[in-house]
Amino acid sequence: MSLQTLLNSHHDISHIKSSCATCSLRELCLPVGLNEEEIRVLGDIASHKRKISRSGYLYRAGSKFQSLFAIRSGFFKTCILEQDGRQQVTGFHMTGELLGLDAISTEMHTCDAVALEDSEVCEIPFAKLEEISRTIPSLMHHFHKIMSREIVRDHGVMLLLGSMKAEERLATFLLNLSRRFVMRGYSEYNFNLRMTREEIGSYLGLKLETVSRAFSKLQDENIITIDNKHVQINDIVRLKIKMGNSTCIT
Amino acid sequence: MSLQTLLNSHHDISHIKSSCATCSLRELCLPVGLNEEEIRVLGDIASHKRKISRSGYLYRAGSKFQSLFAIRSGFFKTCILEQDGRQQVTGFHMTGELLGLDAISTEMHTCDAVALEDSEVCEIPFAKLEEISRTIPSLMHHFHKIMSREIVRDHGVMLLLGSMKAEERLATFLLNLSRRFVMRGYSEYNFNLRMTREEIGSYLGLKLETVSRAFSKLQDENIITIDNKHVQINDIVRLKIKMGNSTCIT
DNA sequence: AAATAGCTTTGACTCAGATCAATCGAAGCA
DNA sequence: TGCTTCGATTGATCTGAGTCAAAGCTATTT
Repeated sequence: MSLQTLLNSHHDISHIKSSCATCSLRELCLPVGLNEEEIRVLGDIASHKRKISRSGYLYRAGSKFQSLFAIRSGFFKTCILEQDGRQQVTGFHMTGELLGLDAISTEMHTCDAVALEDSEVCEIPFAKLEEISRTIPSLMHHFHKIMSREIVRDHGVMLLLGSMKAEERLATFLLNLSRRFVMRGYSEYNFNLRMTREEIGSYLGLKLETVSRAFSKLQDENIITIDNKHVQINDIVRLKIKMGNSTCIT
Repeated sequence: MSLQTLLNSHHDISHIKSSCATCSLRELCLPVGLNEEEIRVLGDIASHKRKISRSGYLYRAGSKFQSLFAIRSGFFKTCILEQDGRQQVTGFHMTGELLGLDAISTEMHTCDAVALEDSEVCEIPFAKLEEISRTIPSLMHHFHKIMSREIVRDHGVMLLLGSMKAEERLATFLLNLSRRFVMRGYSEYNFNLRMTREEIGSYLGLKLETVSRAFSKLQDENIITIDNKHVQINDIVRLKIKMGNSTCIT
C-alpha cells in the first residue's frame, strides 16, 4: 500500500485539551453554503440548545424523528443494537457536523446517538424547517445536500474497507477523521480520539485486539505517534500519514 | 446464525425468462408515493427513453451529472475503477429503481453505470426536474426521499457486512435482492442473478472463489437451490431462506 | 463439429485476523 | 491508600478466507 511518511517531527501538543472548541451556529452553517439570510432564519428556529454529558443519549433507535442536531461541541457515536445484544457502531460525529440524518427517510431514528464526551448540540426542529422551507425552498435543498454528502462520504469509505487489511482500514479511518478536523479548522496532525479501540473496531469491522495491534504497528513503522497511550479514550494521535495516490479516500 | 429453511418445494420456473418485465413510468412512480398529477408532470419531462445493451455504459465516472434514470427494464451495476485498475462494485440496480443518485451532491457522477443485460431506461433531466419543482415543490421532496431511502438502505447493509462471515454476507445479499424483487411485484423465491461471482464478491468484499464456495455451502445446507448452475451470469436461484429474527436486514 | 473464451467449481496451501488469556496502566471510589 | 473497574497491550493458538492451480460447463465462434 502507498502510505508514506510525511512528517516526523514532534510538536508540542500540551495545550490541546479537547478535540474541539465550541462552534457558533454561523460557523456550523457557513461551510455548508448557507447564505446570511438563511442562517438568520435558521437561527430563529434553532435557538434551543441541549447539553449531553458523556455516555448520555441524544436520541435512541426507534424514537420519533423530530429534530436534526448541529453539534456545537463534543463528539458522538451512532450505533445500533443487534438482537444478540452486540452493538454495532455506524458512525462518529464531531463538532460542526449534523446529527439525526439517519431518520430522514423513515420518520424514525434508526440508531442510538451517544455522546463520547460532554457535548452541546443545537436543536433544529424538522417540522419548523419544513414549514419555513415552503417560503425559502433553498433551505431544504441545502439540508438534503448536506445529508447526501455525509451519507455518501461514509458510504464510499465503507465500501472500500471491504478490500482492505486491518492496518489500511485504520489508516483510512484516521485520514478520514483528519480531513474532517481540517474542514473544521483544526490541525490535521494532532487530534484526540474520543472512542475506544472496541468502538473503532466495531466501526471498521475488526476486533479490538486487531485495532490495538494495528495502532502499534503504525507506531512501529513511525507513521503515527501516540501520547498518553493509556489514557482511556483520550489518547492524542499525531498523524503523519498520507496516501500516496489519495484517490481512494474521500 | 439464525438462517432457517422456509420452503423446500421446487416450483416450475420454466416461464421465467428475465428477472423483470418492462415497467411503465406509472409503475415506477406509484410505489414511491407520487400522486397522479405529479406523475403526469414527470411523464412530460421524462419522455425520452434509452436502450443500453449488455455491457454498455449508461454513464461514466467523472461525467457531468445531467439526468436521473428510471430503469424500465434490465439490470445494472455501478462500480468505480481504482487507481490500480481493479474495479469495485458499489451497487446493483434493478427494474423499477432509480439510477444516478451517486452524483446528486457532487454535480458529477462518481461511478460507472454498466448494464448487466439488455436494458431500457427512462431519462429524467435534472435541470427540468428542478425547474418544475419550483412550481410543484413536493416533486423534489419526493426525489430527495427516494434518494435518501436508497442510499440509506445500501449503507445499512454495508455497515453490517463488517461483522459477518462469507456465508452470512451472501445470505444478506440474497435476502436484500429478494426483498427488492418483492417490492417490484416479483416472487421473492425465484429470481435470476445477472451478475457474476466476481461482481458479487467485489460488492461483498469477498473473492469470487469464496462466493462460489458460499453458494455451494448454502446449497449443501439445503438453504438455496440453483438451476442452470453453469449458465454464465444467468443462474436461477430459488431462495428458501429467512432470518430467524429479521431485524438486522434492511 | 471443433475450438475458444468466459465463468464456475473444487482442492491444497497459506496467512491475516479472530479468539482465548494474561498483564498492565489509569481513573474512580471506598 | 488500597481496591475495583475499564480499557489497552501483547502473546499463543486457531480458523476462515485469500491465493494458486486445475478442471468443468456453457455459449460463442469458426
